[in-house]
Amino acid sequence: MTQARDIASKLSQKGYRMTPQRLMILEAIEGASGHISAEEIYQNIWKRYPGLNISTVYRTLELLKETGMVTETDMGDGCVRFHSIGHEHHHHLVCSRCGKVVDLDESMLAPLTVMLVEKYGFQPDLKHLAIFGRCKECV
Amino acid sequence: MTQARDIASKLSQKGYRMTPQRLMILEAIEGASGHISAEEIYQNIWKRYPGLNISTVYRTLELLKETGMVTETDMGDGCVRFHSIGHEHHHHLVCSRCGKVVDLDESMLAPLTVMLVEKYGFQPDLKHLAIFGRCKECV
DNA sequence: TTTGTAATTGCAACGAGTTGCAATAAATCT
DNA sequence: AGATTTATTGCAACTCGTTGCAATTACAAA
Repeated sequence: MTQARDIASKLSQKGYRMTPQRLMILEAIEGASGHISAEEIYQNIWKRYPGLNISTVYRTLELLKETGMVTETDMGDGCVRFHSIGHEHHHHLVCSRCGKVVDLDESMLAPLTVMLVEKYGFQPDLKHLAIFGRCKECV
Repeated sequence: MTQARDIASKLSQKGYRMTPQRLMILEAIEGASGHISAEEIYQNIWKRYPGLNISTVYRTLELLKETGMVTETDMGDGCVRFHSIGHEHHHHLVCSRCGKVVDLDESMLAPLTVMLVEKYGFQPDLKHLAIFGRCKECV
């Protein structure tokens, strides 16, 4: 919750305005244990504040993505999910047959990152990546 | 065009039925120089055959993906694009600021693939991948 | 504290893609 | 060839997410 206000002040410094909607959205993301979808954020807040519009949630998430405050991952379950940075970065191996998700440590992608930067001058955004494929059981 | 019939017969062998719609969709993908979107396939065919429904295009693409006949890539431009295998596999570095797309050779991801298989027993589907980030100019 | 103004919101309409279901038709069998 | 079976299609309604625009409101300046 303190982190939410922390991010809020960073946004203010960047010239963005702090609205009650944005603060509630930040708190909802912070309060979520792990990944959370836009719809979940919306439902969560709507209980207390039915005035909120879902498009505000999407626009706020877009803003937080751009400023690097949250990361987005498509887990292949029909909706994109978000989580705040602060938790360490990690990646996911998503089985496209059984849907199982295995976590992959960030360090595993370090060689790839180095190669892209050195050979292509390209700085990849690999804060939170989902790689699809087949897991051990579903070969 | 011959390739389209070739894929068609492979589908038949797998127990799927060959319909005029599917054949037209296959030809449209084959005829496209590179990537093509579902909407483009639909427009393309609709000129000659207005009976076609867009959901048939999506369902056929889903089928072709499952059977490995086409690959799908989200190029970050608002719609997913497809292209037939047959062209060699390749990947894309998509700049999330300026939108520029740089091609990345398949071999560049070989070490990653090997590592995922060896350490996690996970067979990644890296036939066609888009990695987002910042290009040389947009650092 | 009041005023000015640009960022933000809510709304409603839209775009890409999916899904349930009844009608159709491709492949198989006789 | 005609009947049978069941995959496939078209349709319409739906979901997730985006966008244009008028109304609102956070913040800065007076």
